Amino acid sequence: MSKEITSRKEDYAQWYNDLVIKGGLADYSAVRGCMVIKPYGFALWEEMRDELDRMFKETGHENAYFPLFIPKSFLSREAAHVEGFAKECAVVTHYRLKNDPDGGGIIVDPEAKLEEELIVRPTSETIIWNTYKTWIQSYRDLPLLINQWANVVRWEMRTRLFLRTTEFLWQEGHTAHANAEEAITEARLMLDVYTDFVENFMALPVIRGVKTPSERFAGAIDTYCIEAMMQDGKALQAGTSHFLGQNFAKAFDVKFSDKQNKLDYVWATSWGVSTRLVGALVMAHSDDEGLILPPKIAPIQVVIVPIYKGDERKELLDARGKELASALKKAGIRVKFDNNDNNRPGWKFAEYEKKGVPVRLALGLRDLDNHTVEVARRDTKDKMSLPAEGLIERIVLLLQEIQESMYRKALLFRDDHITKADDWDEFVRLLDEKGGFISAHWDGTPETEEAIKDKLKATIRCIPLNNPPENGKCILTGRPSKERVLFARAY
RNA sequence: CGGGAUGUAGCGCAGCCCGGUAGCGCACUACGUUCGGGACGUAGGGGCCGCAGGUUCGAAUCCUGUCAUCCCGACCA
Repeated sequence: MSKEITSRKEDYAQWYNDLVIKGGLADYSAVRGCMVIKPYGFALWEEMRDELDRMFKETGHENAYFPLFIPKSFLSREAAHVEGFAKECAVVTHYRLKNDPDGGGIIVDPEAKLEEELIVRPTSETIIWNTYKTWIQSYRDLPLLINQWANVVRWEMRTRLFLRTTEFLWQEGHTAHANAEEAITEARLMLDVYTDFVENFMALPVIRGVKTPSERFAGAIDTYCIEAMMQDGKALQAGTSHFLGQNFAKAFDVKFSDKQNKLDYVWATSWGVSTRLVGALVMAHSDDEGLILPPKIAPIQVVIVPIYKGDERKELLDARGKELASALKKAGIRVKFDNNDNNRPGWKFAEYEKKGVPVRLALGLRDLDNHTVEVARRDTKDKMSLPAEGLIERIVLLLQEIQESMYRKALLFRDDHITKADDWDEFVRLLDEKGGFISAHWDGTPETEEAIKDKLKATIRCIPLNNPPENGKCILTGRPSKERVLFARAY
């Protein structure tokens, strides 16, 4: 049992905070709602970012960078968009400070008021489409496939480390196409990319679906999403991809000439994932001893802990440890040899478990004599002694096995937390006692969706893609329904 | 923005009721012994007691304000 981490059973929210703070991922900062991402947490984000970036480029996208500030007037061009974001925007009104003539330190200079206020971007559709207007003339300029890695600000009332912070890091893809079909294909393609990444790298199974109109992105025609299930039975939206139709093209007057030289508005998508994924990763896999990171994105995949007996053969032990580390590194493994003399082995064991390092190797005098290494895996806590011969190959395989095993475990949990409900009492009972996704019929109206949300705090997470048609009655109103949708309480 | 809690050493806390030299554990520094599951000894360093007023001979402690953070709700990725 960890001395420092609150157990999930005792207090799930506190457990999550403890993991993030004590696992060394992030700290609270002096700024309300904003966190400091610490080196270990940032390394994890970098692993995720680099893999996603590779995937984006492989699917033909290029990176660019657009301004942090957006003129206020831009935001209001698209009606639904401004409606969705207006309540959570940080606004820059002045550009200068000065000494307080009354001696109270520094104040905003009232004379330095901006002609037009600037919004700190909550997302960049408006500034980007304003720019695209000048980039796009002809069908030959399409498709335009751009991504940007950036920070954004949404003034949320309540924040939680990684899951919802005032400022967060993300990527936002913004593409322009000659017709609707191509744009929809793009939106779906990026949903595939997200699915691939989250399932195969984060070892986290997701449900792919489409949002109901009330859960749609502000300004979108359709919002596709991937939804993941956390250990406490709450759902978490892990990524979204939007088909924006011609909404932004019309708002910013972005037209192109087609082959027949006819002018038309271009078709758009946008898609994003954020540092929120780090929160999902933490909540989905970890246990009461600390983080459990999937090997493919763990900043440290293997840690080697030497166990000394005084100075006896210490140099040999060090040499053997370094040799092992460099052999693992050569095999493409991110490895750390921790021969720091300040902490004892037991302390290190606990520390690296807290940090979720997938594999720990312990190397002591006994191992030198027997030509063995003690191998411990973080996810199952299994320990075994392996011969030094062929160890590298075994570790490579073990990392794969851990990756797959973590996915299987999360998948079992997820599948066990999709439950059908066909009457209201059952629906309520499931939500309160079991949690997870509840698959139920819905009459398709926003009113019913809203009523269920008010009563139970459960929302429709998505209508799964490839959802089988099935005639039934709405869980609340009893009106006819043609398919089931997934309800859940969500982060 | 409502409700609750908390601000005292880097972290976790005691002291506050009942005003009188600011403490404990961990961490840190030095040296030594240790090292197969969170080591131990000895000697050290570190504080505008969140901030601003007030009461008092004297305030971490009492009073008034204020700021910040966390948790729970409404809003949201």
